[in-house]
Amino acid sequence: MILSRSAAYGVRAMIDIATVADGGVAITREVAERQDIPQVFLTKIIQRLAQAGLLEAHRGAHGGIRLARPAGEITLRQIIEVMGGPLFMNYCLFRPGECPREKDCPVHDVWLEAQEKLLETLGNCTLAYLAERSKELCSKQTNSANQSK
Amino acid sequence: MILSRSAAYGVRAMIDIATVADGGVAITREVAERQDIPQVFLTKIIQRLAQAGLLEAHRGAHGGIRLARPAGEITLRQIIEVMGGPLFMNYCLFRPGECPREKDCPVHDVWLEAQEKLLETLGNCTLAYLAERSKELCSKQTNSANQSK
DNA sequence: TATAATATGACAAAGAAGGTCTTATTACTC
DNA sequence: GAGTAATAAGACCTTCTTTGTCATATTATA
Repeated sequence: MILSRSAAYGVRAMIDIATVADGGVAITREVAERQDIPQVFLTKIIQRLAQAGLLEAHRGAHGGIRLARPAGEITLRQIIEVMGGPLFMNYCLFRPGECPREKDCPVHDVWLEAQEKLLETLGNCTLAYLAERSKELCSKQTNSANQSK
Repeated sequence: MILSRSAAYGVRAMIDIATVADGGVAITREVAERQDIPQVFLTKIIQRLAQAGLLEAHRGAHGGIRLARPAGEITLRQIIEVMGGPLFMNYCLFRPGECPREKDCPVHDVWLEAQEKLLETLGNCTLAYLAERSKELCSKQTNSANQSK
């Protein structure tokens, strides 16, 4: 599995916040309930996202979390990287120079190409797109539910 | 790290066999020495590759290992998948139907797209290409060594 | 029979992942 | 100032996977 569970949770939480709170404040407990994520575990994830500057957290009554930036400026790649995501195809790309074969290695460039394509795909997908898509899917569902009456 | 060490070792071993043995028989111990892979560990990796039909192993004196198919018909994707490689972007693609959100999930298609691109890149890279490239890099090295004399 | 090779299974050490528990800290409201 | 609602943070734990090692069996050749 390329994505860790934390990374997948993190992405789901961010989409939830972008979709439901829609610019406003969300509450960790409610996000956890909606997304079926163990609550205490989610607080850890949210802390990391906040430390990385993707979320703003406010303590105290009427506190909560909100996106620290417009949803259009947050990408899947950023979220996944904050959560310790894939990032590197192979050790030689993680720590350049440590592999003594680096110069003569016939696969090195293939790993690099694969990694760059992956990061590009994830980097092109914004939270705004995902939230929009989430709303679409939701309205489709209610439409078909109405139609079936 | 997307690739496990076993997968990276497996790829290196296969390239070594394709390049050095060139259709003939290679010996695990020698591959291990050339590639700096712990020998006993490499035997495990070779067993898996042999069980999966990528290598043929022959025991006894003058035994050894050789590619079970032409190098042009073996891809990076196959090797990595045999070694338990990346294969799946997320759990929902690993076990379709287990995620209750699958239908309404706004990221599902993005995971799928990223996964397919990755597998395509790896599936298009054959061992024949890598062996050829390995020889090129090797001759470049000796050329520049000669030129510097 | 000796030798050179792979096959196999048990085991061990280390690290990471997933998750819980407890205690602080902050901020709002009354 | 007290009570309460929220996040922050750190210690801890369990389980699984990865990366190996070791010992022994098997096979084929000379």
